[in-house]
Amino acid sequence: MQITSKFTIAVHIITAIEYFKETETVTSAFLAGSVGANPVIIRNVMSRLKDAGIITVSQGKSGISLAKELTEITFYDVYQAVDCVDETGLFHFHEHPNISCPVGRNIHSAMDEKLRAVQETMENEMKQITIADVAADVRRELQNAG
Amino acid sequence: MQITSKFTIAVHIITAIEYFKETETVTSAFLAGSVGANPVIIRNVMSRLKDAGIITVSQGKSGISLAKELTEITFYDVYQAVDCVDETGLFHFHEHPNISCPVGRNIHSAMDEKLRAVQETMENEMKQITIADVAADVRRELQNAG
DNA sequence: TTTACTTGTAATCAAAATTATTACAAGTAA
DNA sequence: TTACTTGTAATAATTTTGATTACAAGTAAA
Repeated sequence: MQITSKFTIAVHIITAIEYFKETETVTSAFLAGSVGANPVIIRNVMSRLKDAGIITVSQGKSGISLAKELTEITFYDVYQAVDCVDETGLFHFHEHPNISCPVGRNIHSAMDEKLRAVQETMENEMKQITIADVAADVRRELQNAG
Repeated sequence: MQITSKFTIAVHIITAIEYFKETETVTSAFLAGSVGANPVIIRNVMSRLKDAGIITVSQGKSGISLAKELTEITFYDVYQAVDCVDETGLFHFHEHPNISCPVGRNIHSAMDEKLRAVQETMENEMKQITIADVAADVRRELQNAG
């Protein structure tokens, strides 16, 4: 299956917080309108981003703001913040290989290191991309559209 | 979420077909016993591997055999064969961004290229790993275990 | 210090995806 | 022919995701 949309929602949120910081009071309800999802989903994602030190949130009429520069927030940071992949890894291993079979007994450990390498390669690539790159592209497209 | 266990099941199957080719008649029922999954699951995976030209299957009492050397079968070949990731990609994009919002209207295209790059990096890494590597590790572990 | 608005979170529900299972048609080697 | 296998449809069970309601609790501003 796919990596949860909480990841793209989180990137969307961060981009929007930056984009609207001067002109709007950014709240979970406002972001829910932009993302097209339920405010509670947004709040849950916000909560994770807050725990990760990416955004600053407080109750009341304050609004939400960034805790870091966009250039300092990588895809990997966001991906980790919203728990896209848990400790069991990117690949779902079949859970009942037969341990009385020589292949079944060893297939998991024979694959683990390799699957981890694949995941790590992907994660390293995610460290190369920042939300600033996304924000720049959003502005570029707005410019192109006139 | 995670990449479907059909991938690890497929790798398990291919490894087992090679491992038992001299000593057992390898059938979907036999493989189901080793994998610890329903024979129909195994047959569906087999069907995909057959379509991809990785294994040879025929009905009757024939058994299953490999159509390629293990060194010629990469993780990527298997991953493609069993359709781990469809044409919408590895990342699930939230489906209703608000097009009347400047961020919502452009976030998808601003991210698409970047997400594709991440996916491609992962897939390229999968092209570097073959089932022969897995089979070698399985045999090594069996040796170490005495 | 109220007030009005917001976040945090639990609980419940709906929808989607994954995996399991049953059933049986059809093919093939012996 | 026979005995066994694959191919596949149909259905169900399980798990995961995402949506929604409800409300307690926090905070800025009047």
